[in-house]
This record gives sequence, structure tokens and C-alpha cells, in this order.
Amino acid sequence: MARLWVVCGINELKKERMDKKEAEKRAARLRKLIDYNRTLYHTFDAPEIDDAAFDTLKNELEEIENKYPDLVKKDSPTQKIGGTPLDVFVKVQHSQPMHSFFDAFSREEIEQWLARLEKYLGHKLPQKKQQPTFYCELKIDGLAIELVYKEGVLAQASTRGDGLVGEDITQNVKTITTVPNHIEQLGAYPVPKTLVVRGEIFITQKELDRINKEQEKKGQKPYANTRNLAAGSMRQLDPAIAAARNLQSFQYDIVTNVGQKTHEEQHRILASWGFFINTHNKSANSLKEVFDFRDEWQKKREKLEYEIDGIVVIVNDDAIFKAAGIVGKGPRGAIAYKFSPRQATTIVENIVMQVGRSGVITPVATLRPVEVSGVTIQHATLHNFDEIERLDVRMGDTVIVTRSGDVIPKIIQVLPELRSGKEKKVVIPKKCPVDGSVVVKDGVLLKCSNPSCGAQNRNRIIHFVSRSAFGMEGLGEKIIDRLLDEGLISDSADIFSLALGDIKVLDRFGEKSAHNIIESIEKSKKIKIHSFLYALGIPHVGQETAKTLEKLFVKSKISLSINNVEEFFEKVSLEGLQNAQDIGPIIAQSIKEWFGDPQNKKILKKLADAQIALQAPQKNTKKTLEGMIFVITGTLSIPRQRIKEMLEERGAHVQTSLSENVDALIVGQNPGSKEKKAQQLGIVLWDEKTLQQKLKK
DNA sequence: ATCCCTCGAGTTCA
DNA sequence: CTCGAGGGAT
Repeated sequence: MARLWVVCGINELKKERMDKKEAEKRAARLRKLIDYNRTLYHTFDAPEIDDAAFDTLKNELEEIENKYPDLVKKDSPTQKIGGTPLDVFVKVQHSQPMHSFFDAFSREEIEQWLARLEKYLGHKLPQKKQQPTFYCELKIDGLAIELVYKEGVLAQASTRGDGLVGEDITQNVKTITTVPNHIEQLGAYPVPKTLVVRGEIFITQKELDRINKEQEKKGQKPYANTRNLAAGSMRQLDPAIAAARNLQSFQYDIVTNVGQKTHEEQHRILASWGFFINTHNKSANSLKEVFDFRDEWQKKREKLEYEIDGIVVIVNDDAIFKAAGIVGKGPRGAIAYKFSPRQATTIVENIVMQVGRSGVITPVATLRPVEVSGVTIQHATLHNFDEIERLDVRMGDTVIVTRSGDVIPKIIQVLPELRSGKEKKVVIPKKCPVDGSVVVKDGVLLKCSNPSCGAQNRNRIIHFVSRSAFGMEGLGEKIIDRLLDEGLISDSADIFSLALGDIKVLDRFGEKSAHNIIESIEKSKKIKIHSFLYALGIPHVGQETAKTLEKLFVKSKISLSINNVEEFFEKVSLEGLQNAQDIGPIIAQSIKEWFGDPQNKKILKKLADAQIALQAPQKNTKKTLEGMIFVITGTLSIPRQRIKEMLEERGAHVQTSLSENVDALIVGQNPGSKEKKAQQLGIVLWDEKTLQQKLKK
């Protein structure tokens, strides 16, 4: 994507490879930060940074330690499981250590894991027809527990603790309806006298929201996530509190030997005794099936009521799993394959300045590429200089990034603990980084004061040809840049005087593609009045206000031509404009100023000469949805813009944000956060079918 | 003067 | 999608 990246007089940070000394220092800082957060996480259930971001820090430390094995310290957080138990609860010694899993973040790491495992075993994993090779489970983000049953009665429940010694939480676990207090033989498998099983306690997102609302009312701190809530609930001294929270549990492991042959069978046995097991779990015959399972759930994770952060892949054959043994904190025969995290840490390599069509100077962070929610992030806007100050983000900083609404990259936090001292603060520009003009402050925004600034002009042209304006297909940013470079155009109206030969002059343009562009320009000359007004790029006039202006002009009954439109808006009084809906003094002033500007008059003159054919709005459709207000979310089979038009033709209004006034939310595939909000507000949901029916009437 | 709602503008990646 | 700010209601 061609963009105007302008470095604002700051040297780009050198991306030299970290030498060992630096790696050592970095590792030390990472360990300190990781240890600090780990204590908060495991012992107090109150992390300062998100679990997913925490994972990426841990991962970075592991990478350094792998590269320089002699830097590995015995007490490194990469070598430890969990935290230290608190003193409040009775300690419980586990009959066998409760391990955690090693993490993998890519297919490659899974392949390496399998290769390591097979090398250790000295043979390939058997591919038996009747018995799958792997078992895949959803990795629920909760609290691992161990349950001990004596004569079929729940006798003790404990947390993992440090893996060897946990805490007795029997009273609290007994309140969980999905943990059976009694079990009995329902199928082929007899219940042993003493039975030890393991599983996970968790809580749904919905329940978290509900409890956090209560916490807020009581003036208490909300829980950061479902895992902390689940863990916090188990640490309550009064079991009534745990009982009032709708906790859930799945079991996934039988520690006692009851003759189980495979992990898959363990789940069948658990179910036969009346335990709750996760029915989404699935066996896999090959790594390909493992990858498919993971990819499927990476997409579907939002649909689950509970939080999962990956899958666990286990060697299905119990004998082989046992033979593979334990190394460090986890078994060799299993691995956690984490999803692409919703949050990750990365490094701000640079902060560059962009100048938009209205002259606004926007600082944008260039990031070391990192995967977040399935895509690689390289840039994140910082919006304005107040935001930089608020975050205190500097070039070279390690930051936590996410994608707001799972789409737009966003820096949410700086980790100052990881600073080396070489970070550089951003210098607030005194001059426009593109043309050196004076910079003026407008609210929180900085603006380049020169309307003919190259960046402003370029972005105005891009706006002019964009879909909701003139909608010239095939004319993208790159081509606009080339046309400007070659001096073939200098403003938006010049596009209409381009000839076939002009475009063929450009590099890599043949007869055919040049012809297509000319045709697309020609086609765009038929344009609705509001699209035309929007294309002009009048400050404060977006698609909505452009429609208001269209109505205003149509009402005047003046015959339709660019000259008349120009004259109308030049002569109309400020009061006349302000009488219209949603136009106040500031917007009115802005419109008058635009039409009075000699530079803009020149453009209008050129456009008039170019035989632009303005189209009056048609009003033959019946206003079946008169006065209704809609919001659209998700992907529909037709473009949103079209749906919006269809609804508006019928007298409805379509807006982007939800409020109580909205009559219905139109929901497509993969809806965003709006669906939830609409349900909270009690707004009617329409799927595409419903919409079609309503449109037919 | 103050709140709420809506619009404009800027932004990312596949 | 989010932020900031304009417009309008109160």
C-alpha cells in the first residue's frame, strides 16, 4: 500500500541484531517483569497485563534462552510451573505431580515437537487404523483442579499450586453443579475405590460481566478476566460466594489406573461415570487434522460461552504418553498449541507522521511485525500527540498491541520496565513534515496550514475518486501518485481531462488497462448530487451532511447543473443552511467558505467543463420503512453501501452507532460487538432473510 | 451549561 | 472501530 510515510526529523532506530550482551540485559529485564506478573497472576489472581501479552513476553525470553543456552538461569520463569500456594488454605500433596504444558504458537513448533518426541521415543508414532494418533482438546482458560473420590464420593478437591502441593478447595468445589458429588457405574467401567481425576474449573463470559457489574455496584475492583474470576471464586473462604457464582467444570484426565488405553477412552470413561466432558474435543489421525481442528476453533472461539486460548494436543496412546515421560514443567507427549493471541507484545521501531486530506498530522507507530488475532500487525495509529503523551510511548519501547474490535491495531500499554535507556521520545513537529508549512493547533489535533500541501492535495484526490464519491474503479492510490509524479494531474478535476495516451505513458500500462481506466472515469461522470457534494471534500461535510445539502438544493427547484449548485451554495444565507437538520453555525460557515474560495471555484469550473452529469434523487419507491432507524453489522451477501441505499430509498435512516433510538440491527456473518450491545439494549435483530422480506413489502 | 447522539475523519490488513 | 467535536435537546 502506497502511503505517505514521512519521518519527522528523527533518526530511524538501528535494527542491528541484538548481540549477546544486549540479549543478556534484555533477558534479565524480561525475567523480572515476568516474575512480577506471574506472582500477581498465580498468587493474587490480579495480573497487570493480559495473559496473551504475558505469553509473548515469556516466548521472547524462551527464544533468547534457546539462542544462548548459557544464559538460562535455574530460577528462570521458563523453568517453573505456577505459583506458591497461599497460607490460608490447607495444603494438599498431589499423588502425582500436576504438570502444565509446553506452549507452541505455530505449525512449525508443533512439527518440531513431534520430531523431538519421536526422536526421544526412538520410533515414529504408530498409525493404527482403529486408533487415532492424537487427541485434541480445547484449552479452557480456567483453573486446573484435582478431584479425589473415595467410594464414589467426592472427598477432596485441590488446586494445582506449584505442581506438587496445592490448596484444598473442597468446600468451594462442592458448590459447582457440574462437578458430581457422587459418581457411579453407568456403563462398562467400574468405579475404583479411590479415584483421582483432573479437569478445569471455569466461568462463562456472561457470568463475568454479571459479577463485574455487581462488583462495581459494591465499589469493588472488577475481575480482569474469566480465569481470575474462577480462581478468585475458589479462593473464597465462604463457600456461599462460590455457590452464588455459576461456575462450571469439565474433567479431562484420569490419574488412577482403571485400565484405560487411550486418552480418548479416558474421556469416554469419565462420561460413563457421570462427569462432564467437553464434547468439542476430537481425535486426530495426523498433524493436518490437528491443524484443521486448531484453525476451526481459532475462528469459532468467539462463539463459545467460555474463554479458550488454544488447543491441547496429546498423544492418544496412553502407554506411549507414559513412556515419553516428563521434561521440566510438562510431559513430552502433549503440547498446548495456542491461538494467535488477541494481545501481544512487540517493539515500536519508529514513529512517523502522516498528513491527511484536511491537513491533520497523525503520528503512526511502525511496529516490529507481530501476529495478533490471526493477522500480522506492522502499523498502529497513535491518533494524536496527546495520546502519545498519555501512553508515554517512545521509539524503541516494548508495547502491548491488540486489535480493537478485533480489527484495528492499537497500542494499549507501554512496558517501561523493559526500557534499555536508548528509547527516543517523539519530537512534536513545528513544521509540516511534507511541505514545511507552519503547523497550527486545532483542538487536540495538529494541522498543516497550507491547503495546497502535497499530502493534502494527494489525499483530497484519493477521496474524490473513492467509492462513495466518484467511485472510479481501478484508480487506486498508487496510480494517483504516479499521475501526480508525472505532472499529468495537479488537482482532482484534472482527472477528467486525462486522455488514453496520458495513462499509457505510465510505466507498466498497456492499451487494455489504460482503456479500462478511461472508461471508468467516463462512467463516473454520471453521479448523484450528494455523492458529488461529498467528493468535493468540504470540511465537516461527510456522506450524511452531503445528503442534507442535496435535499436543500433539490427543494430550491433550481435546474440541475454544476454552475447552479455552485451559485446556490455561494448565495445561500448562513441561516438558510442552519435551518437544515444537523447543520449548525460551524458547518454552515465551512460550506460557505469552501464555495467562496477561488481555488475551489477553479475546480468547479473544470468540473462543469468536463460534462459531469448530476443525477437528481429518484423518489418513485414506496416509503415502506419511513422514519425507521437501522444499524448494520457483519458481512452481508451484498455490499453494505447497497443495503444502506436500499433502506434509505424506502425512507429509513442507517447509522453506524447503536443507541436506544435504533429500530433494528441488521446482522450479517461474523457480527462484531454490536450484536451483544443490541441485545443489551433490547433492539430487534434482523438477519439477511428478514431484511429481504421487509424490503419486498 | 451540560448531556446525549450522531457525524466526520483517520486508520489496518487480506 | 474509535475518537473528538458539532448539533440539538434539556
